[in-house]
Amino acid sequence: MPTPSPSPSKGELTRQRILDAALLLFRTRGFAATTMRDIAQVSELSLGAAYHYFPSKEALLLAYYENVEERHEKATRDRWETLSCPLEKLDVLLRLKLDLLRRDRKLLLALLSTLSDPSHPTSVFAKETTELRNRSVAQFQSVFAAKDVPIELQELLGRAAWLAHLGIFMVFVQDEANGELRARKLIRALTQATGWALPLLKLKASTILRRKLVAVVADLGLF
Amino acid sequence: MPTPSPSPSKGELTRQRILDAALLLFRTRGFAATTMRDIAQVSELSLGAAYHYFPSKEALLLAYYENVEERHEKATRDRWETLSCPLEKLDVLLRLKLDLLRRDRKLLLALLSTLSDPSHPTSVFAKETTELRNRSVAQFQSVFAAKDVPIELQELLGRAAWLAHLGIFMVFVQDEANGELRARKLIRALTQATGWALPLLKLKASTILRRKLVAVVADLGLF
DNA sequence: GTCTATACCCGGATAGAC
DNA sequence: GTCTATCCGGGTATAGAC
Repeated sequence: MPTPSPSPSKGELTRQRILDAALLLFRTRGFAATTMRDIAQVSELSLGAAYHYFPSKEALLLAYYENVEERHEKATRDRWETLSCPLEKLDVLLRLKLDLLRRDRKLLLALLSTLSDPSHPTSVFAKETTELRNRSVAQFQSVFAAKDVPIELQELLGRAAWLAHLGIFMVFVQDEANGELRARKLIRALTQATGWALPLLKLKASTILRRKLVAVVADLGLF
Repeated sequence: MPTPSPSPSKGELTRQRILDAALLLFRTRGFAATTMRDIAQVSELSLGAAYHYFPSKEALLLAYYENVEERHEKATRDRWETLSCPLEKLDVLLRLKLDLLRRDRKLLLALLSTLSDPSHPTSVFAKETTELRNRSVAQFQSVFAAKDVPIELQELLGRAAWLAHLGIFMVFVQDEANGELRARKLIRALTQATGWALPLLKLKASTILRRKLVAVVADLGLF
């Protein structure tokens, strides 16, 4: 019987200390400019000890990714309790994510660039991150979870919104000067576009169109 | 008066030899697994000499990028001579690009991951690559260059198609097993979707919609 | 201007002793 | 679990041959 959340072991504490140091340095200096030696020094450990806890520098990034996803899910769950309208839920989902990532542009830059090799174990598209990615997609799909929205439409719209959100955060990350403003505008635009498309796609008359869309997406192997 | 294309100087030849060696190694072993020492050795040069011609390993990637753009523009120009329909032109443009990149997945992987940091001098979004990027976008816009297509629509559709093409090649690169097939299907889908949207957007009645689209895109600062 | 050779720094990653 | 020592490769520097 492993110990649950309380009473973290000494190892757990050390691990956390390293992660904290790493994220602090990544956030302030950026990923590339931070060396594992720096991280070890701030954590008051030797280089080898740091590597004992994290097999690579990228593993620290991955831990950050996990951490963000966790906090985002929690924040969203809390705020969604009072909401039922998909548009509002989508809006809140995106705004909360932006709030979480607002200060971490330098970090995200590294995530985007170092994790994009699918043959690499810590890629955004690799097996190791599949679970994390799926959780994120599932969140977007649950935005559209309602009795009057057919299940295949939930899946379709959820994935579409997830893709759109990737694009939005791409813009946010790339544009240091105005990224946040542009991201906020894009979030509004996405919500509005969804508000425009959703009622049309929900119509009984759209059943055939929906099936066609699903078929095309499946054929293209998009997901 | 600089010498035109013929009679390459000795330096030019050496430069080319290094680039050839590098691309050969990148293609076979991948970017990360190829060392500058390997490249120098295959080029039958010292390490220092290789660095004399290319300031960094990434500079070699950039040279490849340039090379591809060059060849793609030439190939497209040739094939477009007999075409006038935007849909056919778009289709040809994309197929030719895929043909050019088909064998270079490993290389593109490196391009995508190492060049996505805008603060980095050789980023896809940095100043140094602006010219190359603009040339590519211009190509997509000229797909829609026709008397009956309003200029603002040409620019809008060109940029949209360019963005879509980025996505398509992202899929191509990420999926080693089926990327090429999926990319071909996506190219068809993009062409068809364009064929469906273009006539609608060309209508006189769509003038207001077009203006609105242009305004929204401009406000979002998307380009 | 073209090239060799070599020594060096730095940082990610590993091995092995304790 | 922790440390020290080491490897490896990108990148720099320099001195000198032709």
